[in-house]
Amino acid sequence: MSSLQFYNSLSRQKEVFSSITPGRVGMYVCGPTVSGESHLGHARPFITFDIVYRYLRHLGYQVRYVRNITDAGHFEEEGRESEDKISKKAILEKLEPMELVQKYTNLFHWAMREFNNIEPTIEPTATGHIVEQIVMIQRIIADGYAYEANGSVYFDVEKYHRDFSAKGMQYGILSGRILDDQLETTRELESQDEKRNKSDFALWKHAAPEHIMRWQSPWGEGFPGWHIECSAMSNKYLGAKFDIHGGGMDLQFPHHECEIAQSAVCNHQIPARFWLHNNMITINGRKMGKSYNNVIKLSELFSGTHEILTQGYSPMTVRFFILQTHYRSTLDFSNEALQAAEKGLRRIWEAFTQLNKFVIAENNISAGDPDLEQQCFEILNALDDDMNDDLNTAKVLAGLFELVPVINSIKDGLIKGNALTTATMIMMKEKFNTFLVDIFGLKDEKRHDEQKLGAVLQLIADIRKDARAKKDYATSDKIRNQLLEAGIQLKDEKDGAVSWELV
RNA sequence: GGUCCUGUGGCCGAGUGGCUAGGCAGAGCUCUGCAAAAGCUUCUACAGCGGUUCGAAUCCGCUCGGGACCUCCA
Repeated sequence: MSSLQFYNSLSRQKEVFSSITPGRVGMYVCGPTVSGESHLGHARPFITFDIVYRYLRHLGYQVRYVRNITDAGHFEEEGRESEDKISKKAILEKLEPMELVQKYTNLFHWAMREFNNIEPTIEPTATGHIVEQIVMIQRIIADGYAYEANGSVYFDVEKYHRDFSAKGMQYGILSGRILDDQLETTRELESQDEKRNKSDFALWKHAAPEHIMRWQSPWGEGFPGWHIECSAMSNKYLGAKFDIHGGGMDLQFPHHECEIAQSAVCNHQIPARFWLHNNMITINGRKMGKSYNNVIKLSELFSGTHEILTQGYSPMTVRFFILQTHYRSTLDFSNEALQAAEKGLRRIWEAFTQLNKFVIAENNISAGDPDLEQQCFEILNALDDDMNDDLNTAKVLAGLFELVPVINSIKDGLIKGNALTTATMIMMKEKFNTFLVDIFGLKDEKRHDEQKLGAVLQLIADIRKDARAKKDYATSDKIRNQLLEAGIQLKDEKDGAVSWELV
């Protein structure tokens, strides 16, 4: 079997994965900014890295998965005007940032549960690590790579670049950006603010009087810059050098580039070995974003209450939709594509459910159909290799889909029970369970009350069966048609059994 | 303007130079009282133009189209 390979954004090629500490993996993924409700775009990285997490665990690694909550910064509630400059409002009337942050954090966690994402092992908040960030900034100032200006602190990118290029940590190493070009275009633009160069970025920002989130610091009251939180928290929980750093491609620059610079100054090395970036979700070919006014919130996506949507899509449908594309490709959203995913998921899930119901014959060591046996065996064996190849979940699913007709044919008696060996049948069961449930994190979305419904439907199906036996098709069709109108579809199986599904 | 990515059949999407990806939709057939489901078959494409090669969707060049980042962003 092949070994796991990841495409490393840092080296711009696939590399065989190995962890720094044998058997253990440290992974940091940039989490959400909780100043608003999570949207479809957020689904991609957190599902993608949930797969990474699940797969590494499947491979036997003990993983420390750190995913932050960005709850500090320049916050305003959506649709709400900035807070009054000097508010005379009573405290309960004022916008309380932590209340806002809590609300959206709760919504984010709700969405993550809906997607069946496993919680990270540590979920640190930026506001909970102000001290660590201040200490790190002080360190950078002490080393001469940051300067204070009017209560704000900026990272001196030009100086950093000059000194660290020789050490192989030039500014731009991750994004491929060339600093000199940026400086050239910058000089003409003559920035009025306190920065020495336009490419300098804030480590700490002075809080204007109207700013509602603020902390005491050696430079006065203010709040941390965006990039420093991830450096401080990853360093605290994963150390100066950890295995995997993940996030969306849009974070590659400037966010991750700046993280590298900050950590390089403090720890003299690039903080992570593997940099994994998932691509964007687009709508009609355009990235989802506030500026494009095409954001679908997750609650809207599930319920179908957005003008772009013709219907709601369940969390598992969305998850499956995302898995059908490689994580480094852009994924274009459309109703047609989601509907296709919904049907595809149903098809593979029904086959999977059926497979688990099979009673596998024991001690069948000679395949009744050697060709089919060989074919299935090859498909099953390729699954791990595809997954190891930079997490090609799309290809794994394609492989599983190829086995669906085999499962259905066995069920319908079109393929004899002894066609495949016991070993292959067991392997098929194992692989479906491993990939679909353990690694891909898919789950049955049928609710518990549907089980009670099942008992009722069984009774109705029995009555209808009697009617059919008497060739009373008027009654049997009436039952079926009216149930269909109620959204329940009966299906007469070949063996005389009746199955049903909600449509 | 700079730095990259990308262009695959009606739609979505894998594709490591040579072998039918897969899903959805459509068509035909089989099974079935009918339907649904299922099975089988079919539709077999790689933006365009050159080049490298015995052989290219896959490598190189050019042209055209689309997108991302350079500002908060998953």
